[in-house]
Amino acid sequence: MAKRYWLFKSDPDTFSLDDLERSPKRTTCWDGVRNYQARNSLGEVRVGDGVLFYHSQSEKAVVGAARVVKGPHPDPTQFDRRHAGYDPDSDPAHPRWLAVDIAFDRRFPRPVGLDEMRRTKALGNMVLLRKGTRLSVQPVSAAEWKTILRLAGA
DNA sequence: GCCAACGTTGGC
DNA sequence: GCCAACGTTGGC
Repeated sequence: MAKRYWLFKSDPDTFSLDDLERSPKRTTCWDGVRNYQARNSLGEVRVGDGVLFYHSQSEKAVVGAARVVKGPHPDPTQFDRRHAGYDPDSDPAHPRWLAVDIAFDRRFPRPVGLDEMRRTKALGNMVLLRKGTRLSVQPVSAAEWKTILRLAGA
């Protein structure tokens, strides 16, 4: 399978690219996804894939990149009663929710803001820019990936 | 802080 | 199975 690209959305007040860089081995388990469409995307993620790290809320910019270091596996938080994402209906024999592990790759020289992306013709079909999109995990085409890296000065 | 868009829940 | 009500997300 060819390398694929994704965009992961995160509220920086909750978990930022800095947090990822400071994590042990600069790696984190991307858990807590509780949307079926995003879950389905997670299921297609493979080791070595590229991840654009997008800060939502106050920042609204792609701030850097990560790479996938572990493919889809059951999200442990779905079985944790104390976790906000606890799902009592998920059967451990057939887990409903997935997670992947990602590692910090780099911070971009320039963050690429939402406005700038909207103004960029080549990004016209980006899932992120579609009206009403709230997906926290979404596919990015190879062309979109290239365009964003160029805009980022990376 | 507001609110539109969306997904989920639950009553029927 | 429908759909109103609700909670959440996230841009503005």
